[in-house]
This record gives sequence, structure tokens and C-alpha cells, in this order.
Amino acid sequence: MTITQLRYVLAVAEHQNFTKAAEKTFVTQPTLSMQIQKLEEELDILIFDRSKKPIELTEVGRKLVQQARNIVNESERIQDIVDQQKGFIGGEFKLGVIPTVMPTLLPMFLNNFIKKYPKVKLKIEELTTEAIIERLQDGHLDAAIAATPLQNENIKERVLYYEPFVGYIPPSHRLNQKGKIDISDLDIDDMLLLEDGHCFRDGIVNLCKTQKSYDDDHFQLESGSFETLVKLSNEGLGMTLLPYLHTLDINEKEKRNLHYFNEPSPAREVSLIFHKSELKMQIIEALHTTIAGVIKGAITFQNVQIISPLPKIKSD
Amino acid sequence: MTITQLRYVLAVAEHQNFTKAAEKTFVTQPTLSMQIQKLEEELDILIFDRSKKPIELTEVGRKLVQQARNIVNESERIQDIVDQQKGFIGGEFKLGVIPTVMPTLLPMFLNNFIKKYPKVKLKIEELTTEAIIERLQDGHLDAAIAATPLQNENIKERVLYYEPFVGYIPPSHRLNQKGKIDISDLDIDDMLLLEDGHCFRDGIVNLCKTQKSYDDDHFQLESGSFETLVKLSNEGLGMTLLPYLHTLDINEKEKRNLHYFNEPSPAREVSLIFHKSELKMQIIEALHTTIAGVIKGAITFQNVQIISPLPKIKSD
DNA sequence: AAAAGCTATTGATAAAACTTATTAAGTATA
DNA sequence: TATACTTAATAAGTTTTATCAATAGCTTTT
Repeated sequence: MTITQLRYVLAVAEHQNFTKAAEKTFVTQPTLSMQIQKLEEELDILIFDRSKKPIELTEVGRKLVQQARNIVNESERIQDIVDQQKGFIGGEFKLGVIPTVMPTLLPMFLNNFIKKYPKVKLKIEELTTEAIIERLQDGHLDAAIAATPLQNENIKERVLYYEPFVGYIPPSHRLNQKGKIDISDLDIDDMLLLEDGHCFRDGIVNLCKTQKSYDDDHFQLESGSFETLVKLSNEGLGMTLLPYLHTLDINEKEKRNLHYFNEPSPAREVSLIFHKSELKMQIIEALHTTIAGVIKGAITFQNVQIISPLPKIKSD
Repeated sequence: MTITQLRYVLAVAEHQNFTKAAEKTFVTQPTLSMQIQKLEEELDILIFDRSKKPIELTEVGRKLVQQARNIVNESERIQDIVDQQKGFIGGEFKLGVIPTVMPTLLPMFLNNFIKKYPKVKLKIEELTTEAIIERLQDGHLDAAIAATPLQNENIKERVLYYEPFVGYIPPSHRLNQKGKIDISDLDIDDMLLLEDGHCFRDGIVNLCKTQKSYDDDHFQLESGSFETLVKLSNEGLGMTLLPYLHTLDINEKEKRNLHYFNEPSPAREVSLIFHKSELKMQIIEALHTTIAGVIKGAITFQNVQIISPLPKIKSD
């Protein structure tokens, strides 16, 4: 049994197709067929049920794949150890970022980071929290930036910053005359929300749920971007909440419509998250240091209350 | 990097000698030299410091060996998974047993076990608790039977039975007229003890220490076997304590000198212990079931108080 | 029935892992 | 200081193995 064979098994298990798996592992399909056959013969079991289309794992196969992933991960850590020894920080690194953090945070640290660590080939992907969790667990992402806490025991979190929610209240709105607003002022029914799937939306729903019960599918208008939400709000369709960093680059006129919360302001916790196996930890540390350094100037809130980003906390 | 290379590294690291490591891994010495050189070249580090005699690990080497052990262990678990699937229980299994359990427990279950699981090649070794812990951690033992609790976070324990201490008090002794005895009756100064290194001795020392302070090196007589202790005791040199199972096969006349403790009787906890990685778990389960089944008829004490087998609990 | 999509098989080749024999380097011994 | 002894590295040759290109064989789709 070799690590290479285990890699091949993982590739086939993932793609459910020898030909595609062969491409991904940069060998020909017969190589995969033969190596996997060899392993099956050595262990005297069938890993794949080739009668099914697409190909499926057998029962032992599933257990073996779990352990194989484990072994391959651990074997990759050897390179980590060596890199750490050499003080080398580099290699490919896949970072996932949630949509509501991407446009504001990324420009702040990206240039900084690639200058400081030119040997790291950063691949950044915009993904929902759900997709991020999945990909961290199966190893397709090395780390991600998302709202926390996630309460997932396979995922470790390192807090980057606390980002308060800020009310955007158009002149026509009932709350516009108030200075600072309060959580109890909020009404989910005249609140413009991001479309489903955004954890920032879930956060706001959680926030409002603490005030009163609500009808799950009674929302009036939903959008994929805060820009749209602000415009809809200007049209008198309701108020909305923005994450603090998003309020920094709206125009002067609209800034007048911003209303901060009384302390402790509701806020989201934004963290660098990664698999508990702590693979590529040097790069993760480097990212954390860089982002934390940049953010320190821009955002410094202490007295906040963290709103869970998880959907449906109390409804199930 | 291959698993084989990692095995070679582990062998050399263990024996600090290429030639011996080659024997243990069933290849020639040049094979080891070349494969390890290849790995060192691939990672671009030195794993061993060959200038030292005997050969030593470098700093990275030490870290790498740790991880290599990890990977090799995990890779061996693949066979475990397959065996479990097939319901196969077999292969080599190395069991350590402490000296004070060996002669009484082994005859009770060994025949039973090898009849039930003929494909398991049991290799049993008599070892002190200290040696057992070391060998469980470096993988030289698969499991062991020892007095617990050990408070070692790398080792898991599965209790087999509680074995009370029984006083052996010769006619000449001051306590002989008493029926059942009490912990407070004990005096470390007229107690015959096993020689140093036995955890049963440590248990008794702990037991007596709860009564009064004592002088660490003030013991008068020590021996390596309970038989000798009983004989010395008969000669009027003091009383001694025996584990319950040892009292079953002494002669009738001497049995009259046995004095049980008032409940809750001090007792040792005897457990099947193994590394937390839970390798070869099927065989461990099989052992546990077999021993627990056999012991149930012979020993059934409930109201006992467990005495720690660890040396020097309070003195450091 | 033909085409397409997949995996297994075959035969050839280059890479590798391994062995035996030898050398080199260091250490202990006379 | 010379000599024997250990021990790792090197060299040369053999066996094994991983891989590829080509293709056969099986299923599913068209």
C-alpha cells in the first residue's frame, strides 16, 4: 500500500469516475485502474462497486476512504514541518470568503499579503458559509473568512474583528428622527434583507427574532447586494442593516441616513477559520497576522454583542 | 515520499544504527541508506546527523519522526478496517502483563482465548508498568494488563476487575488474633514488600502512607515473589499483603493466616490498557470479552476502595 | 444498429527499489 | 603508529514496478 494509491482512491471516490480522476491526478486512466486493483487485491476487498453507474464506494470502501483521507492529510503535513523549519512560507493556498466580507475586507489586506509573502499562490473563492464548511472538511479549501461562531467541531476559528451592524434609515422611515437606534426598534417586516443563503441575512433574522416572533416567508423584498438594498431603501421600501465596513464607502448624502446602535451594538464576529487538522498552519498564521494588522486601524469596537450567523437557531 | 521510506526512517531513528535497522525492516543496509538519502533530498533537509556516533536525529528529524510514526500508525489501521469488515480476528498481537498479575490471571484465560481466536498470534511479555507505558506509546506493545488508573492521556483503560488486598498474618504477629483487619492496623515498618519497581509495592506504600508518614528507604526485607514473602512471613519477619487471586492457590494451613479487610476493602483495579489510537481494536475487544467472562466467576467484589498503583503520589 | 462513454487489459518502457560487492571513514585495539 | 573492526556510503547489476499508448470489452445513449 502506498500513499499514491490512497490518493488515487480518493480521487476516484470524489469524482465517481476513473477517467476524470485520472486527469485530476495527472496520470492516465489505466494507471488508476491498475493501482486501485492492486490495492484491492492486496487488501482482498473491493473498494468500488463498478456495477453501479456512476461508480460507487462499497461499504468497506467508504471506511477506507475516510482513513485514506486522514493518511494523505497527515502525509502532507510532513512538508509543513519542513517548511516551518526552513521558515519558508509558500505554495498554493485556497481561501474561501463569504460574499458580505469579500468586497470590503479583501482590498484592505490582499496587496499587503502578496507583497509580504510572494511565494504563496493565493486562490480566493467567494462562497457561502455552507459551502465553506463543506470544503474545509473535505480539504478543498485551506482556510476561509466567515462570520462565527459556527459551532462545528471540525473547524477552528481565529477571530479577526467584530463588525457592528449599522442601520440605514431613509428620511421617510419612522425611525429617521431617532439618533442612535435600539434593537427593540427593529421590525423584521419593514426590513430589507439580502436573499437567502447569506449568513448576514440569518444574523439579522436572529437579531429580530429576539424581539418578536415572525412569519418565516413574509419578507417583501430581497437582494444580493447591499448597494441594491440601499437604493431600495431610498425608494422608501423600508430600512436595512449594513455591516460597518460597508458604510465606509457610501456617498456623503447617504451617510446621513446611517444610524448606529446604542451600545452594546449588535455585531458579527468575523474570523479566519480552518480545519482542526491545522494543515498549512504557517500560512494561516501569516494571513491572520496580516489581516489583524490591517484591520486594527479601521475597526476598533469593543462593547458589542455578537449575533449568531447560523440560520434558524430557535425555529427547529 | 512513501510509507516505506517513513518506516525506514522510524527504524533507523529507533536503533540509531543503519545496519540494525536494516535487519529489522528485512532489507539490506544500502537500501536504507539510499531510501533515506532520497527522502532527505526530496525534502531538502537532513533527517539524521551522521557525524554523531551513534547516529542522531536532527531537530527537523525529530519532528519528522513524530509525524512519520503517526502516518505509519494510521496506515496500519487500513488493515484494521479491512479485518473488521471481514470479521477476521487475527495477526500478531503483543500483550504486556505486569509481574503480579501474570501467574494468576494468564492461566485463567489463555487457553480459552487461543481456542476461540486461533488466528491471533499472541506474544506475551512480562513487563513493569513503567516499561509497558513506554512500549504502548512507541508501538512496541499492542495492549497490556496492568493496575490502573494510570493518568496517562495517551493510554486508554478498560477495567477488567477489582482485586482486593488480603493480609497474610503469621501466628506470631500482633494482628493474628484479629478477625478482619483494617487499613489503620497497617504499619509499613513490619510489612514485607516486593522489591522496587512493582506497582503492587507502590500500591501498598500508598495505602500505608495514608495512615502515617514514613521513611522512604527504611524497608527491612524485600523480594520479587509473593511465595518468598509468605515464607519470610512464616519465619516471623512481618506480615504482608497479597492480591486476592494469589490467595487462591496457597496451601490449607497457610490459608488460616489470611485476613480480609473490613469493607470497603482496599483493592487494585486491573485493566486492559492500550494506546489511544485504538489500533487492533477488534483483538482488544476480544481479549476484554474473554478475560471479563472468565474473571466473572472467580472474582466478584463490589464494595472496594481503589488504591493508586503509581509510585510517590504525595512525596514529590 | 451505431455511437458514445467508461473501465479493463495488453505490451512496452522507463524509473525505482533492491541486492551483492566494494569502498571510505571513523573508532577502537594491539 | 599500524591494524583490525564498525559502519555508512557508493557502485554495478538485477528485479520489480509504475506508467503510458493502444485497444478490447462492456453499458448506455442516440
